Amino acid sequence: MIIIDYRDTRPIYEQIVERIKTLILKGAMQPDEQIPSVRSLAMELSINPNTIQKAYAELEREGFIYTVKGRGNFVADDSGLAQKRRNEYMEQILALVKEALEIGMPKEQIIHEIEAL
Amino acid sequence: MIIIDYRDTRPIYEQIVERIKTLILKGAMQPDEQIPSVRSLAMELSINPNTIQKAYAELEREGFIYTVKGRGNFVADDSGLAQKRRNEYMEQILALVKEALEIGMPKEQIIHEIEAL
DNA sequence: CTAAGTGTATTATGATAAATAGTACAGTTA
DNA sequence: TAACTGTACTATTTATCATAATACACTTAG
Repeated sequence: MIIIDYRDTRPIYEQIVERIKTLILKGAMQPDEQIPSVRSLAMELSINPNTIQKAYAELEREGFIYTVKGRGNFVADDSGLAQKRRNEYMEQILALVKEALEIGMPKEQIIHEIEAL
Repeated sequence: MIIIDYRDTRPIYEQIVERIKTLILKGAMQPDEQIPSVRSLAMELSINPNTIQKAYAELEREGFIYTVKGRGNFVADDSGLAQKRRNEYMEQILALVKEALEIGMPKEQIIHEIEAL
């Protein structure tokens, strides 16, 4: 479900945040579904509970999950979230495309390769 | 010419590398044109010369500039480089597009927005 | 009620990368 | 020769990440 890549330069907690975001937005986790507890996920991944805690705090801050003290963490209602996330991706894609165009990449090639996906 | 964003999580030397790459590939700097010396650019940006040195060493390693001891750093001939760089961009773009498609972004919208650039 | 599970907070420690500071040396050029 | 260049080296500081070890409050199954 969650895999940590130690060759990745990004910190562990960030990899976990990204992974869970994707799982939620792809629909692999349903709203109000409980996600693994801080301690159990730490045990499963053989990392420190504080690292999981940091990831979950960030996910809650961004509205992807909600926390109930004493009970656990749950997937938030995704209304609006998915759209917001898609907009973030669109911005990143357009920024990259702009730079690519500036150094002479043909727009047709970009479109063609995307269509071929 | 070069601006450092201290809110950026990326290290300073990396921002400088990226910035100079872009300037070269956009044609803002011509082959064999001299770029600022390690010390002068450090002075201008109010950062340590060692940081500039690190950026320049990386740029030389990747073939974007060449160094003449005692004289300075110069823009390299860009044959091949631009194509290589465009391929890097294409990979990044396709990776992002894949993720966007996975969370439900319509491919038509992506293509449409790129065409509108 | 109790025990075992939750989240949360705190402090200390180690590891690493990034950046700074200072100095030194060698090559180039006006 | 003086004033530029690049390069190399060591030491230090700073910030982030991760770990370690507790402690406390809340919830729930028994």
